Amino acid sequence: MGKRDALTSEDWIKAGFRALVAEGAKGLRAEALARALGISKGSFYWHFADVPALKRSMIDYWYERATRHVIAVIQGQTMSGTERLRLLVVFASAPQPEFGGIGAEGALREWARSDDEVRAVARKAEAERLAFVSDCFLLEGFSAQEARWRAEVLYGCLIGLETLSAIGVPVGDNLERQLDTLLVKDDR
Amino acid sequence: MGKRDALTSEDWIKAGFRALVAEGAKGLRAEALARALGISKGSFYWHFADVPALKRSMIDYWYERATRHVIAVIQGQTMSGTERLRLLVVFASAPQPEFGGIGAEGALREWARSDDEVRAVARKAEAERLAFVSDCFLLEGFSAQEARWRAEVLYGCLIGLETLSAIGVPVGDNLERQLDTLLVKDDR
DNA sequence: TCCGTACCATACGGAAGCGTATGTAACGTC
DNA sequence: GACGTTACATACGCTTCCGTATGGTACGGA
Repeated sequence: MGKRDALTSEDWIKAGFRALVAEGAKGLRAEALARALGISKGSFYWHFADVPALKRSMIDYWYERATRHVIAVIQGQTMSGTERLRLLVVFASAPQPEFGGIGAEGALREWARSDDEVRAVARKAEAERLAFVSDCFLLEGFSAQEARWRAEVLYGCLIGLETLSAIGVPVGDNLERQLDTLLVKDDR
Repeated sequence: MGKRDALTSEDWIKAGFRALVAEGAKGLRAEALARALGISKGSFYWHFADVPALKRSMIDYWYERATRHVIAVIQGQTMSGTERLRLLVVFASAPQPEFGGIGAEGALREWARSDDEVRAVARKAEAERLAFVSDCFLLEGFSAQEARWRAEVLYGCLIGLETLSAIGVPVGDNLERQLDTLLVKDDR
């Protein structure tokens, strides 16, 4: 490759996620990102055709790393449904430095509210995650309907508690207890 | 008052929420709102000092109507904790035309992620709502700790399922079943 | 009917961002 | 050691927004 400390397009993607977490979707500007990286925007337009191109790269990057990769890793192990779910909760609560620390998941979901392309990818990713969680409940012997609604409740709770935490509302470690509750077969 | 069909500041606030739901925080621009209302921005700067002033009016408006008013109405009735919770879920799922239809709650939480003033009000509102939900569980005989974590799980689930729905992921009517589950005293 | 005020239109200067065009320094290569 | 490519820097014209200033118009009161 060229110069010694040349930037890669991945550097710009990571800077994009840092800006997204800090400022929201309105922080994704070529000149602002260049300032944050201490470089000129000429570099940006060498790595990307325009700002929408960076946005597409970001959501593709996120989809591969934060959804498909995680699911593939957990599915590669031999574990029970319960163990998989506990591992998934740990994964989801861990900070991801490549996406600007904590809060990237939430920032991207909120981005999806007002951007059609982002929403399309986010919908696909969330659907795959829900299917994966549902499969874990299936492994524990629940029926298809039971597994599905427990998956929606567990994952929905995961999202909502992260949102509250991001706003600054103190929440306990409710996911473990929620998981325990949802894993009980009570034949209602 | 002056002319016949003169705009009020509340009209601008409602237009602001419609733009917030449709475009996110970046949609809150004086000239864009004026275009949407079919009027010039001279009107905007008559009703508000600047754009931050509109933002402050919007979050105050939301706080009074969507948090304090709702809580006051429900507390004014004589109902059991269970009935209150069911009514609250109905309230939360209903569309609010004054805030631009469905999705205002989520859009405002998104906004809160990247705006300090909005986050401060949102944190206060969410804390009050959580306290109210917790009180409902207390009325049903749960201990303070039990009521608190069940409130966080229920309200978190409410937020998360709304988020998934806004992205376009199909979710069932899980809140009723979730509520049933959380109302069972199982003495774990 | 005259005036004052509420409400809005229009025009302006400045800031910031976008995308393009073009210059340029540092490397790998032969 | 000339040279093409890589990875930027810089400058430009364009657009969009902001906030202000100033002008205009309709209504209500006296």
